[in-house]
Amino acid sequence: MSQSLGRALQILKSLGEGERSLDQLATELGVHKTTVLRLLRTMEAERFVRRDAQHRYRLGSQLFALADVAREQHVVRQVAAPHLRELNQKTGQTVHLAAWENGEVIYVDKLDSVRSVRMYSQVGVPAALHCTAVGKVLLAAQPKRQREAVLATLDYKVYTPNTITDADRLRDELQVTKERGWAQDKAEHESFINCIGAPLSDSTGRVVGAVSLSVPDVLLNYDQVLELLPELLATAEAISADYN
Amino acid sequence: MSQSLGRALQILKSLGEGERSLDQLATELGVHKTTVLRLLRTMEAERFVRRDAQHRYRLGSQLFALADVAREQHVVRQVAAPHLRELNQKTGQTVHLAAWENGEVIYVDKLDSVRSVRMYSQVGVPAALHCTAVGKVLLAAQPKRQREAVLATLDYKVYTPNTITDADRLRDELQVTKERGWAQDKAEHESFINCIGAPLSDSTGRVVGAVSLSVPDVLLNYDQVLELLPELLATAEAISADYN
DNA sequence: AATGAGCGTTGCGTATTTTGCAATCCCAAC
DNA sequence: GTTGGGATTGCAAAATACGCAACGCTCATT
Repeated sequence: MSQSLGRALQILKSLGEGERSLDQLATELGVHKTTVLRLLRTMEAERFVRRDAQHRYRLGSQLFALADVAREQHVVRQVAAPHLRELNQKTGQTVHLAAWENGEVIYVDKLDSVRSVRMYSQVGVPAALHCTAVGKVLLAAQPKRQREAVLATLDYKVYTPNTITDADRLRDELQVTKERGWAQDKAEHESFINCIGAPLSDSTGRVVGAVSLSVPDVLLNYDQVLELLPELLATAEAISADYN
Repeated sequence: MSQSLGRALQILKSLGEGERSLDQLATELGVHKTTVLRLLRTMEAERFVRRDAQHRYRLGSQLFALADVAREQHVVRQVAAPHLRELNQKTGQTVHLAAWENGEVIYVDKLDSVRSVRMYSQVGVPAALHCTAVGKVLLAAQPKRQREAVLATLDYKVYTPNTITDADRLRDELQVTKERGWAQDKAEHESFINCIGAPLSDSTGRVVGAVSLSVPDVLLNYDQVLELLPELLATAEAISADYN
């Protein structure tokens, strides 16, 4: 594994949180300024970062170009997009699309509620596995080995009083999820927000992603959210069907 | 300048053009497979790239997250966005926002024509300096040293019969551009597309970006495009005013 | 089922590359 | 003009990345 590259990627992620000065970055990484400077220079040359007149660094425009492509390259996202929009319009609720990527569950697309209630999730960022509908769906779909490995290493961070906090309870929950074909999140990640999620499969039956609906309980209580289940499952079906 | 990082960035750019296999990448870079593999692995660990079941590599979701931020961090873009939308709606034509970045002119934002006539430009990608309205505007605004340096090293690639192909003619054109305060592109970059562009200045008068309108001549001939000039200049004014 | 081709992957020694230090430079403020 | 903070460069030491060659894996072909 490449050290300098690793550091460079850390720099990019740090710049993602806001602009930084040279030795701000050096301090964060715990390396010498010189090192950071040279990494920044190579990235600047390729427009991955840019530097303003006061020598503050920000992300560069090359990332725009790549990111747009990255989105399009996400096959799941491409296929799912129109169906998600439909689901979003029909229900008026926040819709998430997530995919299993490298041992994590990543939000790949998000359509906000028409009521524009703020939600913490963000496209490109990993979802918690033990307390989100998409996380449960995708974790439940993993082969046993992998699933158990994850169960053993999860940190079971407590987000709300409802958060599942140990491997045994989560294992049971995944079992249920798998059997009935959809997952719930009863205010386990964000208080006052309930979610339901369903898996997307390719033609071989392999699960390639998950869709979810998130509804703040000021709008609908949990039972009312369950009434949206048919819509959700229909959407998941439709996407899976399109996905050849 | 960091070699391994440089190669990694090349890989990312290459993946931007489509998915690649390991030694496809190795061949492109002219290095050993092993080298590429390790770079890919570090990038995969940070989700800058991902790998499907058939070991083909694509851009990863970390880029989504970063790029969204990068866009927001572009101050010019942030300030300009609403004004661009207005200009786009009023004129119905394609609007571009570009900024000077590291010796190049980069498209930072783009709003398509309502007629959705295809244009080649893409956000995050450099614009040609000698044959685009934004290129001329921003080049004309550079200090003389820099401007002459660029004039001397440009490749004056010929895109259409109207493309300016030598430094002397371009120098004259820049002079005109600077004096009248806006630039034209009479089918110099794409045949049948005329553009006009105007500079954006901060409070000190320093030019920080450029806006342009692009119109295919099946819609409007050049003189009709000139009738949009007041709108364009008003937009540029408004953005500059907002940009404190 | 056996063979082989085409990839991806790993261990390892070498040498290139990267790193941190210290000195220098630049610019801005006093 | 001087001072100070930050950026920058040259250099030598050392860690790191590199390519090689061997190994493994998967898939297709016989």
